[in-house]
Amino acid sequence: MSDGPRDQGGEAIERTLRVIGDRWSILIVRAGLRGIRRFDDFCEDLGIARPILTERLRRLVDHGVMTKVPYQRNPVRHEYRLTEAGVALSPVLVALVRWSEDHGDGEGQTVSLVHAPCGTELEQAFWCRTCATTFGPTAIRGVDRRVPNGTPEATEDASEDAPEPEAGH
Amino acid sequence: MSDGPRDQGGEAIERTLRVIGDRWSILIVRAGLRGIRRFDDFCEDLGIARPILTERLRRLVDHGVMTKVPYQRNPVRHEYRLTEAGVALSPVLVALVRWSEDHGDGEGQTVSLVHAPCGTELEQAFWCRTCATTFGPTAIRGVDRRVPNGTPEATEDASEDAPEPEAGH
DNA sequence: CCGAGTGGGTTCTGTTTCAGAACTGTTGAG
DNA sequence: CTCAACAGTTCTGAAACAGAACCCACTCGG
Repeated sequence: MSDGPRDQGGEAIERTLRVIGDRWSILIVRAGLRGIRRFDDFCEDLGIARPILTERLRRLVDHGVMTKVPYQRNPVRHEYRLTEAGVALSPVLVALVRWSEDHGDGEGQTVSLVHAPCGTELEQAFWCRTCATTFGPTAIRGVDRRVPNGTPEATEDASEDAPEPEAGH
Repeated sequence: MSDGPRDQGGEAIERTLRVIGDRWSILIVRAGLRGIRRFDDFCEDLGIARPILTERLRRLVDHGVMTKVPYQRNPVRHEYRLTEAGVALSPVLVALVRWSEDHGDGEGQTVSLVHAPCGTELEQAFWCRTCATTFGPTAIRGVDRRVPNGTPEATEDASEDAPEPEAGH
């Protein structure tokens, strides 16, 4: 029973990591969100080696995260912009930033993400539009789409909000 | 790398990636959320090479994502469980799963994440507790904590009350 | 025409990290 | 004594990464 069908999102995570699961792709996407579009600008902003940037951009284009758009001919030059799928990676970036803010080593902590209109630090929540409520990670369940009558055995262990390292010492 | 003060969370992302920014750490955390605790179980569940698992677990422990708890003596054996900081990585995992669901190549798509009580597919939103509203990625701003008067010049308009990220292109 | 400059890469070299198979060491059970 | 279970460690070779240098198509300035 290595990989059962109740593998709750593991393959999905791996699929995403196959696209952005290296050291640079996420940072490239973030640079794109900040408005960077040109090869040399990515290069300088990120401090990434040029061959690697070439390869990463090609892969992001292949996976539909970015598009290569010519912005002049003579000679033809291209810029790279995020597609809708690329912008849709924002929650990943925000989750990474928030985790660092809340649980990082606290060094060099100078930037926070806030709700632009009011300046409040944002929270990232899971939202159910049916219940019109937000909830935490313990209320998440995985369901197998191949079996429409929701197999209830797929419930998450859910480590009730306090996975205390208590080992009865 | 000459990161200006308007570097909106870049260093924070890098800090997080330094902890979980390799091919396996996120998957280890996910396995931990599913209740896996023992070395060999991680090994079998993930198909990870043992030396790498050793190193990853050590690093996760070092960074406070997991703890090493002895569960027997004679011989002393340990199990690895997520700390609170580890559970707090859930939003990252969910964001990765959701992205794959919405923008992946659509192959082998069998599992969805739902709100456990009602079975609705969950959405991941940014939430402002002051405004009591959810919003998309265009309403996020980065502020520099070293400069308390956060330049209140309005950023792009906020797609208020719309949990779906608007990809303005 | 010539030479320098710009934008977007590719080719070379190392070095660091990853992956896999096999091995070690402790201990209780048979 | 041998075996199996658990939690690793030591080897190896493969891949990814980093940096410097080079290439090519075109522009501009003279």
